[in-house]
Amino acid sequence: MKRAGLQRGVGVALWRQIADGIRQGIASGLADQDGRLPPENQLAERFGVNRHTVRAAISALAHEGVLQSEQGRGTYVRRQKRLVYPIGERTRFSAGLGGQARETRSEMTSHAREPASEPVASALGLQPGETLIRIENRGTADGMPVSRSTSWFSAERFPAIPEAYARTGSITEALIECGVEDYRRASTRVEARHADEVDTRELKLAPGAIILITHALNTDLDGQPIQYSMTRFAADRVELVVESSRSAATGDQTRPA
Amino acid sequence: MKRAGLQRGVGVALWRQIADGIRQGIASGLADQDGRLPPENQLAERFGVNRHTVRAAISALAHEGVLQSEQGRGTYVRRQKRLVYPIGERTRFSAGLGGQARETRSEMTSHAREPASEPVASALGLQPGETLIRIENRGTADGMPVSRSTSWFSAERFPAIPEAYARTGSITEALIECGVEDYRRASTRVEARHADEVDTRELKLAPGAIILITHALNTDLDGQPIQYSMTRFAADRVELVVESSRSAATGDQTRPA
DNA sequence: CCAAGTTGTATATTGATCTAGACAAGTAGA
DNA sequence: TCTACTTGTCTAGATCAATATACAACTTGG
Repeated sequence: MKRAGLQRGVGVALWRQIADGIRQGIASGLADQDGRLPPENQLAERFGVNRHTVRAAISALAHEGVLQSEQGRGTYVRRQKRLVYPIGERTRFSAGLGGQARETRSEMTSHAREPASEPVASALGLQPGETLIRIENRGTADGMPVSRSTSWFSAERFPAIPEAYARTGSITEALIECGVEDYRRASTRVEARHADEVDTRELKLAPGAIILITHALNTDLDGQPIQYSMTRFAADRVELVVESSRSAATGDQTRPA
Repeated sequence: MKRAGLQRGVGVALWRQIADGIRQGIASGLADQDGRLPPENQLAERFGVNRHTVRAAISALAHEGVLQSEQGRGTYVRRQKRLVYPIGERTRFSAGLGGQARETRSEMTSHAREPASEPVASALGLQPGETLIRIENRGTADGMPVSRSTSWFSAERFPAIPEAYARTGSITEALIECGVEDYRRASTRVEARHADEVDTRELKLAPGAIILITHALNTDLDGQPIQYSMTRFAADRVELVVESSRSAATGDQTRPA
């Protein structure tokens, strides 16, 4: 068996394509039960390249923390499954990942006041130029960065939200302190892009990695928009699950080949 | 202004990063009102590279159909906006893209009977090994391929569905003929990956392009699963919008910078 | 027509990527 | 211990990617 879908001369080095291939392959049983990868020679044959090219890929993944090579023994997998991030009416960060990691955290990295740009204002039902509070946030699971989000709130309605968020470590808690008992996700738009330099740094991504981007609008129970946020997820560590509200579906956690 | 987020020595050629950068930049006003790109020298300076490197990027995008260069005049943009594909309880292909393109089509490329794999069976609430009908499909908008989907149906319940689909050109119509008056989307899982060789060919993608993948389960009005499908979207031509069921949100079509 | 600005082509040089082959160094099992 | 298998290192050459420089070909506006 040769050439598992590699493309030459397209601006992406073979070793990088192979690295991506191995990373994906791990999810679908490339490694054996002990987490041991096939030997380099075998991988080289499977991908139809020289062993050194495979070594470059493995080296990149090792540097990235996915693999670990041991001379004479083999190459072993370190991390495994992607986290499942549910999107629905009651989407919340920590609750969503609950149980899938030993420890999930959501921490504010910075906040600022700024005038509303046109699209954000329109989403929040405000006038462009009205003052907003912008909160930058990073979500981690077991110490590994998972997402990076930017949220906007009306500065008039929620002047104290950065302080409350910093203190409680939870948007939900902070909103309660600001008088919002509960809220719901009104809409979510999903797109995918290559990670830029900042993403790569902040999310500890492999260069050329993919990010999933959600643009979300949260409203209070009266349907009044209160939070607009854009979240960037590391696509190789997270997948999004959209839940329709009326019923939890039967088999939606499974993944077909 | 220099270096708009390029990374060297990471296995992705600069010209490809620049091509991706230009493609994105087009969406946010890189070209002027006539669709004319800044001259190559200016782009080279902005990206902090040699003019030839920019030319390689432009050449790739031209080959891809996004740009068109004219000697002495400049380089012009051909395609523009991404289609918006709504995901909600009543997700249907043609209806979803309605109005955004002159002509949308959904055509069956092949179909077959096969035993149910474990995950598909579990999603559909069947036993692994039961016979399924698999339908491969391609969605196009104005002749440009947009999505590629694989759907599975119970062969026992819907023996005539390939024939009905081929005749009507619509899953919804075909299901009506098979006795399903209406159906709803129970769950959707979204992930993102690099396009593989087949995607690149079938969707006419640029090498290294991104695809959005949805795994969806449709049920009839009794909640009985009837269709499981996996759809691959060209991420640079489509974005997904998740609609919560109770209300259509106010500003969810807008896109913040 | 002319000048300025643009894309197209050519050549040369340097570094990154990929291949090829050989052997060293470590591990595990017979 | 010995052998088979694995990862690690080294050298050499071929091809791709990026830079640098120069000039040709074409378009537009004066």
